Amino acid sequence: MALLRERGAEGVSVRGIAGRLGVVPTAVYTYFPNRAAVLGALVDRVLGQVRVPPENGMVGNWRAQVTAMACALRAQLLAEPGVVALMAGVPLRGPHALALGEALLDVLADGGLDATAAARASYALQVYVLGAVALDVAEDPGPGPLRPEAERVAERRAALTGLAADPFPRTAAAVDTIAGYVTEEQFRWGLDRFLDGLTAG
Amino acid sequence: MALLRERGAEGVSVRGIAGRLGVVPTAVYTYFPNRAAVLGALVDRVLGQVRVPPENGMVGNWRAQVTAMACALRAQLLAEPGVVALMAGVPLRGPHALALGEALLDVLADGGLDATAAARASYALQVYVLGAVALDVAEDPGPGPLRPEAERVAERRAALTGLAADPFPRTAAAVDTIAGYVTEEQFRWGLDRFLDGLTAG
DNA sequence: ACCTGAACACCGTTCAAGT
DNA sequence: ACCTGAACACCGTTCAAGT
Repeated sequence: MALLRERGAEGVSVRGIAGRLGVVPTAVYTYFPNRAAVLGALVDRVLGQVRVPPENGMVGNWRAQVTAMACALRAQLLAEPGVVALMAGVPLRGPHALALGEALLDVLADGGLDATAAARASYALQVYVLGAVALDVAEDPGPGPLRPEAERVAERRAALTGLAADPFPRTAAAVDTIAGYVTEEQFRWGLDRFLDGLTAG
Repeated sequence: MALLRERGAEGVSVRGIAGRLGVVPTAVYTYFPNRAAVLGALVDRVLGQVRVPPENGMVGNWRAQVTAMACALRAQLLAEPGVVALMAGVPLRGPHALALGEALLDVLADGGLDATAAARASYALQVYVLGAVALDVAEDPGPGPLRPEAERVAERRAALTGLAADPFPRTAAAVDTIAGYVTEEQFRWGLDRFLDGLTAG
């Protein structure tokens, strides 16, 4: 975890881990069959640290609960930006990943969805969170923690306003909104539209 | 591109590229400042090959057009699975990425959305596609093309049925649906729910 | 079970030097 | 502008050997 935070996804090397432990690189292979297994364990460990804050007035309000879970997962992944790149390389079937999926199915069942609809909705929600953090992290690569939201928005705005309006007029016209893609507000907006569609159907 | 297809994201090395070109590794640095720039160019190149099939009866039907664009982008990324891991490491601001965003804003504007709503909807759609392919690719890592959908579903079902029903009863009860997460059908289902919510609001 | 040491086949990137 | 060659500081993984 220290290597992941300090040096990013690529910094998590077998040799680096061994070095921190004061051990020879090959000693790591007593505990993991290969580097991919180490990365998989790391991903599930981060997922195990997702904590949904118990907000008031959320009892019985399944929609608020789903939103809180999605935001908590997003927050945790943005807090450990290195894992996001790792998630495209390992199947998400660790115990903590499964526990999060189960918790989501629980809340969706409370919302009155049958088992199939709940599972499909759970899929869409996971996809949405993962995609959102992937886009966020892609904008601010490199090791170290993600910079504050405001900085990332400002950097995006600067990069996008450099665009000539000619080839991409609609993009140029909506620069302010597009710069805010990395924002929790836009994350919630898309989530709300999906939940609207879920309850309307 | 050949290296990406044959050996996956990690296989795209400066030395590997130089080798294919019959040139010394450092010669690559005449054209790209570093490996990250090579990867960024590769990502945008793949995005440039997205082709939305012109289906009948889609003229004036913006919802069908949005769906076709999302499916075309998904299909292209699944056809080059190596790029997906790359997308978490480079900002998506290449010319082809911008052109895709502009095309999406066009269709959404046709749907009657104002500039802000169109941009927000475009964000949610990009996030959804990227998240879906990331989940798909994570299930079938390693180099080479993605195996057929049916095989990936079967493998997921096998991995999930190994679960004891005790710790995760809802997951166990919905195994068939969850095994189908990597399916175009489920991709379309979530997309439809979002579009429902978009038009309802 | 857990660790070492040597070895193999790799990396990205720099720098100075050539044409 | 484009390429070379040498060098530096790294990788993952194997194997045989120890305790």
